[in-house]
Amino acid sequence: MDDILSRLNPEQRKAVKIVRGPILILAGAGSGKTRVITYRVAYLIHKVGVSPGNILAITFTNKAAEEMQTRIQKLLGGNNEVWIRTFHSTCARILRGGAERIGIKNNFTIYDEYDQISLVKECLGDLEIDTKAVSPAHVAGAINKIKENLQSSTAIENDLLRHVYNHYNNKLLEYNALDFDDLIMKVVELFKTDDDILDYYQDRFKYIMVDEYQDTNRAQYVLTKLLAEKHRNLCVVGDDDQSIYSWRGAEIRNILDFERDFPDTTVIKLQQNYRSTKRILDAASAVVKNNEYRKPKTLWCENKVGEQIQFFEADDAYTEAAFVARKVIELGLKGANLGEIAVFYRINYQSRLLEECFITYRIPYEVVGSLRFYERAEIKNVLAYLRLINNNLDAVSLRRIINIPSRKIGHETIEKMSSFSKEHGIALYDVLHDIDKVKNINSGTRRRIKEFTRMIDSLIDGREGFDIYELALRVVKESGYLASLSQEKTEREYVRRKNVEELLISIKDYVRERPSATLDNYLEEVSLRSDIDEWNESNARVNLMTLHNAKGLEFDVVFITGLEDGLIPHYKSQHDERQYEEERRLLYVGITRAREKLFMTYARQRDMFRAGPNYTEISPFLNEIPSDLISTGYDFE
DNA sequence: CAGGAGGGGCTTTTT
DNA sequence: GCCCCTCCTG
Repeated sequence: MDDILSRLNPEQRKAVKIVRGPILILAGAGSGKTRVITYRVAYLIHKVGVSPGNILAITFTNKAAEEMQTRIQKLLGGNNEVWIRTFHSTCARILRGGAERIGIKNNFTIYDEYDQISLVKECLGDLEIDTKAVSPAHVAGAINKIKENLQSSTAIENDLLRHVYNHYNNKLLEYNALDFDDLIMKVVELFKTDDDILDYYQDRFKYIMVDEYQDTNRAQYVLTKLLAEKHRNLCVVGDDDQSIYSWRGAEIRNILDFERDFPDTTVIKLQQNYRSTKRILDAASAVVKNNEYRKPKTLWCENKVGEQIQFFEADDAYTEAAFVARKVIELGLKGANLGEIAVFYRINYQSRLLEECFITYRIPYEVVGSLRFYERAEIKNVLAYLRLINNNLDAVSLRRIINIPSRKIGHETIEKMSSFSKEHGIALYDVLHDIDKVKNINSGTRRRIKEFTRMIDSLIDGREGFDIYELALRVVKESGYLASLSQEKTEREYVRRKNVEELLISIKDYVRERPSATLDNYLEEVSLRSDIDEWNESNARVNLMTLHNAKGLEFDVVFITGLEDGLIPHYKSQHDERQYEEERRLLYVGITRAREKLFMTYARQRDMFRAGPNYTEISPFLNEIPSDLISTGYDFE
């Protein structure tokens, strides 16, 4: 352990050794933050003698959690019971144990963004609100904001929104489902309702650490505060310059105000960068220093000066993509590992052109994000079956798959059953069992509904005898879904079948790794998994991702593309100063991912969704970088 | 009453 | 360029 401490600089060592009381670590990009957190956990266990079970570490993604778990294991050896999880996953776990206290059954389903929008649509329908006048996605966004801020429904000023909000929450309760923000909000509710439970978790988590603290929202902050209140051993780590999730309710205020909320806080600044060349760091600093809303600070380094940043101005987006591809090939010929190269962009849409180009040039690549695996329709269909089996109150999933594959049970029939369910206060799935009582359904449809119900019932009844993989296999076979995919002829449909098969394999792996896991556990894990969690960094492929997904990662070579006014900063952020500054931070995050080489590109013409060419202006942020750091000498052959 | 074909809308970032 | 919704057909 002493040996480990000697590998840290004085500030880092301080951050590891101060274990009692509130502590705020302001960790600049590349300042060894992860190392500090990992060592801190090791220090707590080995030197202070804290039991691993008394430590809670919150990370931003599951991927970061797994990485940290691995590192700690390497440091300490053997198994430990440190809780290292995301906020959402921590809360889901707490609720599985104690949700009944606040009226939620413990087999609740977690609704993602798309399930949520379906439910909002349903609510708008129930309340006879025209979805053309009020967009469901917009309403869903407003609902999320309310929950992220722990606002009470009575405080909602807009009458329509308040009605929808209440109706929506009633539906969630009825369906035994929670949306993402509920996970946090309900735990806060649980803690405020039940002192014993709060007490239990406060004593359990005597030492709490929160990473990426700048990206926590109000609800997460309140939750953290509640948990840490008793023992006050709270360590938060963040960087206000890397706050890029305010649109998701993150409050940079949480970091700026930490010292006010915890007056006896020890503040430690990690400002030495170990990652990037001096030029790259200078460029990053030159950009971010233009922000008004930030804690003043300067990163420094003893790293080599490095090359100039290479800037390329392309005629259009195709030329831009070709430039990136050719540079990648050039680097590859010089022996660079393609897995150490990353291409960033502002919006997922931009990946398409790059992909096309990479295919043409035969460059192996991997897109992180865009269409996430678990959000693909065919995957969601299979999961909807499993969700229905796990929680048959989940009418969103039931509606989704009752006619997949086609059973000739259409909208009209579903509407009739829904009305019946509403009138008699019976769950939709129970209406299926009592289908003879529902009027005006023809006998063929009735028969097919009974068949469907029988099939689901038999899967539910038999589930004890099977593991999750066997169950999933039965689902795709007995529902006829796999067969329906096998008959399809187009390339796209073939891909769907492949995806379902891939899902089955992944379930098999999951069962092998966690033989005691329940269906509940599996569905929860899948719901809370993001695409970055799946990403395998050891692949020898160029990595394509959004600037948001790049957070927390680092690469030898980085390309930042689309440096245009309207893209970075995004045009929707241009009229709000706070949002505008967040765009600048986004670029800052992108630049600071690079260790050795940084390329920045701009296309004078980019065809967006509108018809015809779209002539662009260069990003104003680029002018903030001193010109001596940049080389522009490109002739594009 | 189900499902295919064609028109209109919209596209930031995500746990 | 893609997805969703609607209208029309079988």
